[in-house]
Amino acid sequence: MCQHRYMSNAAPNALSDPATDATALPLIGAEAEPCCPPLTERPLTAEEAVRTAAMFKALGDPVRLRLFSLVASHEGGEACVCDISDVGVSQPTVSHHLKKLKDAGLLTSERRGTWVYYRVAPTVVAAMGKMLGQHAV
Amino acid sequence: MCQHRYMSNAAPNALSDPATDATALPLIGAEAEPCCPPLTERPLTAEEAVRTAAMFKALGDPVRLRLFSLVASHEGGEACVCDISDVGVSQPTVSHHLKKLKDAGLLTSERRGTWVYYRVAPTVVAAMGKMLGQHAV
DNA sequence: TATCTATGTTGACACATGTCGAAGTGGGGG
DNA sequence: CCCCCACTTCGACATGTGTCAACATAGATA
Repeated sequence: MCQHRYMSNAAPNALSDPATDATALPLIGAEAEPCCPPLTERPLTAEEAVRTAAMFKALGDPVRLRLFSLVASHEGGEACVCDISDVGVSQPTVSHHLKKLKDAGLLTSERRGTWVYYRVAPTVVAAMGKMLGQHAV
Repeated sequence: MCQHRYMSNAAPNALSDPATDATALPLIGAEAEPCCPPLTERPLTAEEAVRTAAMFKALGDPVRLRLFSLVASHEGGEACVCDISDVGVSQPTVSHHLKKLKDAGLLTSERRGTWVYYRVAPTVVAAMGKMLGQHAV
């Protein structure tokens, strides 16, 4: 599941061994607690709103949302850019959107050899879900 | 909690009696099932992404996110525009943003007398939460 | 009816954003 | 060493978006 016509062996996705999975989750790194209480608890402050809106904004574009969904639902929880081709935009545009998702803290990237792999940042996404009133774990 | 200097009695928020509350929840009306499975289940189609991105986009602005949080956390689950004043933008801008939230299906509005009351559309917001991986109810 | 208040709408403007082609970077293979 | 491939960055462009002042509308009160 990666239509590369280069380097036919050395299955790229097979590199995601358990050890890699465990250590590949530093998430956003700088910020362990992404943001803010549920939106129903109290009004957000201006600063909280700015930080949080950036995350929602990142998912507020159809192409980015598809990219995010594509990575999130991909086998092994990660996908390389080569797995993405039919999103309807050029490849530089895909790269541009992936960077935005990464900057928003929703995705992390890791280069392994020739390919770059993206995976979702679970805690950040979970925090967004909680803000929308999904109090249950 | 509504600094109107007109019509000193007839407490506006007191109008939210149980009967009104029960009937004030037709939600988005047209669309009972807002959208889409969890983002981790399968890649979104283009059409799904467009519909869903519009909802996330609505929350992707700091002012709108504050407005939404303000309505969601307000007493009685509803707030009139007069309850909102310190968001840092002019009143027409507030109205503009409330309309956007309404168009996205995240808020509903109802006019009762002089004032217009906004409340959140619970099913739509819950659906967004579920898409972010909060599978539990 | 006239007038006041609470909201929504319009028009205009500056700015942000999505998009692409072209050029740049980084790593593997021959 | 050079080429090829995967991916990113750059420059430019059209379009979208947030913002406001000014105007329009809807009820309520007198």
